[in-house]
Amino acid sequence: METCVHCLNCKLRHMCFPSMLNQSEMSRFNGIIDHRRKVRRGQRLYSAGDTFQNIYVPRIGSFKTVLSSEHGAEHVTGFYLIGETLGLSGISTKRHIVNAIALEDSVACVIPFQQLESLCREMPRLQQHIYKLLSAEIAQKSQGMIQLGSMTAEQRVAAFLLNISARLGARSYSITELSLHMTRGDIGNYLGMTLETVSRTFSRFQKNGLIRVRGKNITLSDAHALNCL
Amino acid sequence: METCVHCLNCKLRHMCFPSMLNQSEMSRFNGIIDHRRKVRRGQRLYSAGDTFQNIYVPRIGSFKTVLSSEHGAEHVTGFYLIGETLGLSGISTKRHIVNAIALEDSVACVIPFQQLESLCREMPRLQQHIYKLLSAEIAQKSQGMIQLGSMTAEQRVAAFLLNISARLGARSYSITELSLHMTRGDIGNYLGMTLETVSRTFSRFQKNGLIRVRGKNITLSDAHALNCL
DNA sequence: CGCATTCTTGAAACGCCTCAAACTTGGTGG
DNA sequence: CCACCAAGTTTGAGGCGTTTCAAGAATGCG
Repeated sequence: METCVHCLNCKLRHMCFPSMLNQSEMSRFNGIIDHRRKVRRGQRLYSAGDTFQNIYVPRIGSFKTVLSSEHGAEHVTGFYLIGETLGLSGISTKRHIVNAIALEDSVACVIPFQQLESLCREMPRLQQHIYKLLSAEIAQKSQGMIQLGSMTAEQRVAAFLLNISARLGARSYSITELSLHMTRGDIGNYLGMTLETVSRTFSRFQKNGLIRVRGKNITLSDAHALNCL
Repeated sequence: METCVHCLNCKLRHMCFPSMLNQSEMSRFNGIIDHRRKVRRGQRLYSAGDTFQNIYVPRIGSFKTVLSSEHGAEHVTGFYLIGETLGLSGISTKRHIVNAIALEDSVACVIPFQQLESLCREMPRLQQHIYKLLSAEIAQKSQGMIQLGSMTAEQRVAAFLLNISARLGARSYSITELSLHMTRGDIGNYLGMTLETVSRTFSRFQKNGLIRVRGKNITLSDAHALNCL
């Protein structure tokens, strides 16, 4: 745990909660945040069953969320990149329902939800941001269901790459150079296919000049073609 | 459109927003609701692209939400039974992103979201209810992704039946007698399989004594076995 | 550097989809 | 009231995409 968090000086403030707040609001928001959490690759930011107290924003690194079914199977329900918000799915049950696992050595800002909630009562724009986050997550999951339900493996992989690209772009990172820190197994699990199918699809895309694969680093060479599969 | 909505006298109030409010709060909540909407089978409650102004609670009947992809394909993203809440996915974009279509002749209460939002500022329990609804929808979609991603067609159909059963049970309806007003095509689309596979799976379940099929009416004879597939 | 993990690629097997035809249901009008 | 028609459902046969199983190659962390 680190202390002394200053949103004002944070390089990521324009892609985080403070982005919709004015200076005095940001200062009040900053007041409820007192630390960050360092999480090593493979370690958990929070676990299924934990009391829901905080939501988190990765400042360095990235995470996956994993839901364990009753039958012992595990399913990757999402990936969370720098500046995105994790933990919201625990609100309704007051407990987290997934494990959040770091895909690389990571650091996340810790936002106490109860204090955030009372702050929202006085700052409508903050409230609206929370709604947006929740609603966007519903839209994202719906999108995921479409991918899984009505697309071929090839289309799903293409949609996945474009989705990551767009999310990186929205946070001013390169939209062509992706570092996929999750394994092929994670991607396959998330997309509802085997890791072999993911690997084979990457290879086929590369052969056709749509992408370039160098281990976990993938270059999108022809995003348009990916979108038209 | 009907007028004169009185939550106090509504038979469904214990499974709706007012359930977590005291009498005076309920009365204020009631104040922002001034009508219901009647929607005939196959007609839309709202359409993708519509400005997001209201959320809805079916009082009679049920709905499906359909997302149209760019490529012209349509995908069923959810079913909404009596007392459940529709329309939340439009919050983030200020526009609805799906078409909400009545599965039978239906009536829904219309809740103006902006007024609901300001009411929330003064009634924390109402606020928490909204959070719960949003968060529960995320959980529901995540569950849906698991179904689509890592289950066989048989398991998906079983999970679907048990899910509907549980949701009816949560609203004090029979958990064994289901009226599925959606078509086999809708179910298949939602579950990521063809309507033929849905039909074949129902037939197989019936042959094995797990359910009884009489057109759209399905009886769960062995819920435990369905859960163990 | 070495070992565990991850990734790639191949061949065979299986589950679901596609196409097709017959049957059932429910709403409409003669 | 029944015939009719459209919409929805059931069932079968064959084909295809994805999975499974397996073995070797490439990463990358300690």
